[in-house]
Formats: sequence, structure tokens, C-alpha cells
Amino acid sequence: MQMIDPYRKKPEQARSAATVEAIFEATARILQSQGIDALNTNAIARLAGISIGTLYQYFADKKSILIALARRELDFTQRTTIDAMTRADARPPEDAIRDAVRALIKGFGGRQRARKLLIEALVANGLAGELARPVDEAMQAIAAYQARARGGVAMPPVAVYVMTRAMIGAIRAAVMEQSPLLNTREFEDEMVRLIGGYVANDGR
Amino acid sequence: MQMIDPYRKKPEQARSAATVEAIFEATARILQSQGIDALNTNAIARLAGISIGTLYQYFADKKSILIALARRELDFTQRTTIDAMTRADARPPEDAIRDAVRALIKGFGGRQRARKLLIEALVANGLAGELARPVDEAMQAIAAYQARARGGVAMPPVAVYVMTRAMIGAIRAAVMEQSPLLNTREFEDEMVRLIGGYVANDGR
Amino acid sequence: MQMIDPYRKKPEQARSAATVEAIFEATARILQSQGIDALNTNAIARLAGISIGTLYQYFADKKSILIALARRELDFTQRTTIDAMTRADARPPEDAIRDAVRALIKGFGGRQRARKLLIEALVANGLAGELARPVDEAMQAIAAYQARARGGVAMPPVAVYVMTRAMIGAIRAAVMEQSPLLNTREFEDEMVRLIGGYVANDGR
Amino acid sequence: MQMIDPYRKKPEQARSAATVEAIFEATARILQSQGIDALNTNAIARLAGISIGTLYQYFADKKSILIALARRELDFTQRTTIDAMTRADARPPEDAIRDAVRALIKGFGGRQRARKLLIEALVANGLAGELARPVDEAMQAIAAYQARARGGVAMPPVAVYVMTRAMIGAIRAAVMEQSPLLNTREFEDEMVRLIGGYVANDGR
DNA sequence: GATGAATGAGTCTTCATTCAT
DNA sequence: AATGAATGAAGACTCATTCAT
Repeated sequence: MQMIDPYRKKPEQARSAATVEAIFEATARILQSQGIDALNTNAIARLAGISIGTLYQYFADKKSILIALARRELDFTQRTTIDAMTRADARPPEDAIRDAVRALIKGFGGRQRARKLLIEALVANGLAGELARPVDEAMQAIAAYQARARGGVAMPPVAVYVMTRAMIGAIRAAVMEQSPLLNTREFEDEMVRLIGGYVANDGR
Repeated sequence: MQMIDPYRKKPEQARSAATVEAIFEATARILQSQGIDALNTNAIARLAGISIGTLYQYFADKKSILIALARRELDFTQRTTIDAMTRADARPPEDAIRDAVRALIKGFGGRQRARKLLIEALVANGLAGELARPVDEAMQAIAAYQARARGGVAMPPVAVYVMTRAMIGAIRAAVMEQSPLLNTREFEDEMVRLIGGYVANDGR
Repeated sequence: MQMIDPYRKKPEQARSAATVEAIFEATARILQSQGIDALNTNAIARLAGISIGTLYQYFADKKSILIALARRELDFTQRTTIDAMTRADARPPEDAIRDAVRALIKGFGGRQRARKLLIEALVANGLAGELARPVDEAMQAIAAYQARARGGVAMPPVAVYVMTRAMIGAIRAAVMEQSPLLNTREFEDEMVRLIGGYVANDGR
Repeated sequence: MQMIDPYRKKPEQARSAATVEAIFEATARILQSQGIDALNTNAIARLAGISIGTLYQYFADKKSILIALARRELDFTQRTTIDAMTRADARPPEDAIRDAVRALIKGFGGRQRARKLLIEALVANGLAGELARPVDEAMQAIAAYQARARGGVAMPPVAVYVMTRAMIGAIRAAVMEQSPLLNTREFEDEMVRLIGGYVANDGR
């Protein structure tokens, strides 16, 4: 029940967001450059330019940082994929698939080590379920797209499942193995062939 | 068959082999049931029924245990895959692919968490290259098989790469997400379709 | 009535008094329900409904809160005991003693854990002397009463000391052990017997 | 299943005991001289002349050290009291009581601060029940003694309870307040009078 | 006066590794 | 070769306290 306080004009929102962002950024950077073993809360705080106490004002514990960051990354990938499929909607199937493949490669591309480590952290902490959510939602978008593309005949769930996991699996493998193929046109072409062939090979 | 390798210990006598085996077994069990955070050398020694000192008689450090074990697991998967493709050689393509899919599902089935964690450890330690070797060798076998199957026209390396990673990726995802689909006939069918379609979809 | 006392804050206006009271109340509650390990200044401020900054406006440091609160509690016990002995003055010895016993049991009854923890805090901070003052004053009152009751023959200080401490000791033990005896008539009777016998057993 | 190992003739038992003893000693010393706030595991290890790791080889955590030490002290007091009462058995009541009083004063005498802090720690950790056990057992011995002394007529439990708590309470108060009375003959005399009067004042 | 975000020294605890026996 | 007690560096986390607004 206070009068309007002329001194504080809720800079918290902005500052908080910036702090959280700095923590995420620092975490990702350390993960990226030094790996998960070098990731300790003191290092994160130092790199984020805040005190260790402040870090713990924003996150309950180390694990929470990883989980929050992982969720954010996952959301990003989810959005990227869905967007790609959605945008692709009006275009010829071949192009639509190519767009999706590109979106995924791009989505998984930058700072892959950090993203990978993050996902591993999620899984290691029994949060694998978390991981499923955005992927599954992206899957829905793809399935819906396919249904339309195929004139209303929906792909069965198993097919969507296999298709998405195969795509992601191949890209992820390339990323994790740091394969030089990853950013080649050839790789993209093969991915398109893989998915295109699958969609076309409709023995049913 | 390397000259000097700090990670590799020379094979020993029977007792040694048993001890190493016990260490591997204990490591895998802990990885499988409690995750990588619970994996510490004292726990390994205890579960293996040896003293911590003895453990260090066989492995230079903790990392070495993980690497040696990862290699063994990788070798196993490599052999499984190659065997499947080789055995399939004489049979109609469809059946050959189905056999390979089955072999992989089976090969990745047990103790997946441990295998995964192991691979992560390899990667985290910058030994991702190690990982490539056996997989690539398996890839060669597959390519060779395909070449024969296709009447001497070899699949380009990228294609083999995408195909194998896609297969493994989908299976791995099903395992890691503990999907109920994993052991269904439908899943197997879809995998066969995926690979069959890819091989058939030869736009080149 | 001391000149300078770094631990004592001058009494303030109405709002101040309410704030201090809220701080005391919060402190006592936390002590009572969660123990001294859970007592931290942030928790006190939160429960008191004030900001941590405000808390530090009223008390120099955490220790000061405990000391001020301990003094207040001690004063309360002192007053309770003296009142009981004084009120008892005109009545037969047996009844006087019973009244005193009842007053003490009641005085120590509520929120014993908090009181105990507080006293421990005082002692731990080398302020045990503080503790002596009010108790000793109560002791004086009891001695004076006894002198009158015994026709002018004063109990020696040692006797008063032993008697008061024994009473308090037995009651405190019952409270701290949460003995079911505490609120029984039997317990009260035994206490009266203890003190009555002591006063009567005047071998001198 | 090993042959007799000529190298190790179980020095563990002896060394372990010595280590535990050193930890206890260091803990008590710190408690005694600097209070519970200065008690940290690193300090204990340093003073005990062992590494922090070794300390944790013997005790699961800081709390465990306190609890184990408290139990030991409690056992000691228990034994002291029972012994005193038992030895007193054959002697005239007055002397028996005096012996018990002396034993208790002595039992609670040395290093009282440490003992006090220890007991507080027990209580603070909800282990107050622990505390009751040895005291109650001592109580049984006293009751049994009294029964014999009184020709087979047992003191009722409440009476024993009040008597023991009163004795301990008075002594404890003297110790905690560091009263100069503690080691005087007068104090001892008063204690004897207190208990003697109680036992004699048998209104029943 | 009030606020509460920020600070960072200090603590507990873990665990890979060594080495005397 | 085996043992396992001992080591101590390192890291997660707490909380009393400050100070800009």
C-alpha cells in the first residue's frame, strides 16, 4: 500500500531479463568452448559478469540453469521447424521438404556443442520427456502439412515418427561427429532424397 | 593395432581379463542404472569387487575406463551392423534391409543408456574421432553391399552416411525416448520403408 | 538503564514499535518451528512482512536481534516469577509454593524451544552474564519472601540459588523432553514437595 | 580368501580409534574455546591433524560428528551417575546422596561448554530422544537404589523424574552460568539438602 | 525511511588419485 | 599385484550485509 515510488520505475523486468540472458550466454559459451566438465557456477557467474550470489538469485541450482537453457534451445528448434514446414505449405513438395531440411540444419547448426551438451544434461537428469514435447509438436505440424500435401490422406503416426527422428538423427549425427559434410549441398540433397523417397514410397 | 596408446592397456592373463571385465561390467551397470553423475571410481571398484588400488593398476585414470568401454561397445555395434548386412547379402533387397533393421534394433536395444553415456563421454573428451572409425567401417560394408546389390554402381559416401545415420538416429531416438513403438512390427516396417525408399529413390 | 549499549536500539514511534514487534515475532516463530539453523535474516524479514533493508534499519546485525529478543523473554520470565512469589506472600507456605510452581510452569510453557534457543544464542555469544541479571533479581524476590515467611530468618544465597535453579531445571527438562508429565497434577505436586521439603529440611 | 598378509597386522582398529578420538578431541576443543559458530569441518580436520577427506571417511557429515560426540558424552554422564548411586548403595542415605551429587558435579564439570553445545546440537537436530535414554537409565538405577534404601517402597516415577531433573538442572545452571558457587562446599551441601529433604518429605 | 537486487567470503562435501604396507 | 586409508583440490551453495534507487 505505497504511494507511487518515484525512484523505482520497474527496471527489474529489463535488468532481470538481461541478467538471465547473460547467464544463459555465459553457460552456452563455456559449454561450447570448454565442455560440460568445465562448467561450474563460479565460472558462469564470472563470465556473465555477475556475482555468484546473483546467479543463485535467478536459478535455484546449477541443474536449473541447464534445464532452462535447454528448454529455450528446444523451443527455438521447435519454432524453426514448424515455421519452415508452415511456410513451405504452398510450395511444391520437393521444395517444402528442402526448406524443412534447411531449417533443421540451421536450427541445429550454431553452437551445436552447447546444444548437444544441454540436451544430454536434460536426458541425464531424467528430463528426456521435456525434450519430446517440442519435437512432438513440430511433428504435428509436419503431419498436418503432409496430410494437406497428400490430399487429405494423413501419414500414420509411426511414419511421422520415423521420418522426423530419421531427419533429426542424421543431422544430429553430422553435428556431433562434426562431419565436414554438414554444410555441403550434397548433404542437403541427400536429406531431401531420404525424406522425399520416404514420402513417395507409399506402398500402402 | 596402434603403437603407443596411453588409453589402451595391454591384454593380460586370465585373471587380468576377468578383472577388466568386472570393471567394464560395473561401469556399464552404474551408467545404466544411476547415470554418469553417480559414476565414480570408488563405486566402480566396489561393484567390481576389487580395491580402488587394483582398478588403477588396470586403468590410468577414470577417463581411460570410459574410453576403453566405449570402444568395446562401438566395436560391438560395428560388428552387429556389418554382420547383418553381410548375412543379408544373398537375399532379396527388401529382406536384406529388414534384416539389417532388425539387427540394429537388437544391437541398440540393451543397456542403451550406458552406451549413450559412454559415447557422450567420448565426445566430451574430444575423442569423437574414435567414434567415427567403427561406424565408418560399418558404413563401408554397407556401401559395398549396396554396390553389389545395385550391380556395381556404388552409393556415394554421402548417401551411405545419411542412410546409416538416419537408421541409427531413428532407432536411437525410439530407444532413448523409450517409445512404445520400438518393438512393434509397424516401426520395423516403417524403417524398412524409409531405407527401401531411399535406395529406390535414385534420382541420379 | 545503561548508558551506551550497541545492542539496544532506542524506542521509536508507534510504527517502529510495531516493526520491531513484527521482527521479534517472526524470529520467535522461526526459532520455534524450524530451529536456529533455519533462522536467517532474509527469512525473518520475509515473515515479518518487511524488507531486509528495513530490518537492518532497526537492528545492527543478526546477533542484535537475538540478544534483544532474549532480553525481552528473560524479562518476561523474571516478571512472571516475581509476581507469583509476591502474590503468594499472604498465603500459607504450601499454597505460596504451589502458586510459584504454577507460575513457572506457565511461564516456561509456551514457545519453549524459541526461548531455549535464544538463551543458547546469548550464551554462545558470551552474553551469559546478561542472562544472570533478571534471574538473580527474581531470586532476590524469592529470598525476601522466604525471609518474611520464616520470620525474618533469611535463606542464604546459596540455598536460594539451588532452589530456584532446581525448580527451573525440573520444569525446563520436562518442557524440553516434551514429557507428558508436564501438565499433570502429579508433576505439580512433586514440585511442591521438592521445594516444600527443601524449605522445611532446615538442618541448620 | 587371502593368505595371511604379513604386511598388515590390523593396525586399522587402533588407528581408526585414534583418528576418531582425534576428531572428537578437536571438535570438543573448538566447541569449548570458540563456540559452535567457529566449528567447521575444515577446522576440525586441521586441529585433528588429518585431512578433510579423512574426516569424511569416518563421519558422513558434520552433524554426525556432533551426534556421535554427544552420545559419547551422554554415555559418560550416565555411567558416572549410575556408578555413584551404585557404589553408594551400602552407605547411609546422607552419604549416598552426597556421593551422587559429587559424581554429577564432577561428571558435568569439565569442558562444560562443549558438552552443553553438543547437547544443544542434538536437540536442535531433533535427536532430543537420544538424550533421554541414558538419563532415564540412570534414573532407573537411582529409583532402584531408593527402593532398597526405603525398605522396598519404591519412589513413584514422577518423583524420580523430578528429583533427577532438579539435581541435574541445578548443577547444569551453575555450570552454564559459570557460577563461582559451583565448586564450593556450600553448593554441595545445599544440593544434598535439596535431595535429602525431598526423599525425607514423604507426605504420602 | 523503505526497498530488494547484488555481493562474495565462507562452508560443506565429493572424488580422483597416491602410496605405504 | 592388491589393498584401502589418506589426501586435498575443486566446486556447489548460503546468507549476512550493503547501497543505489
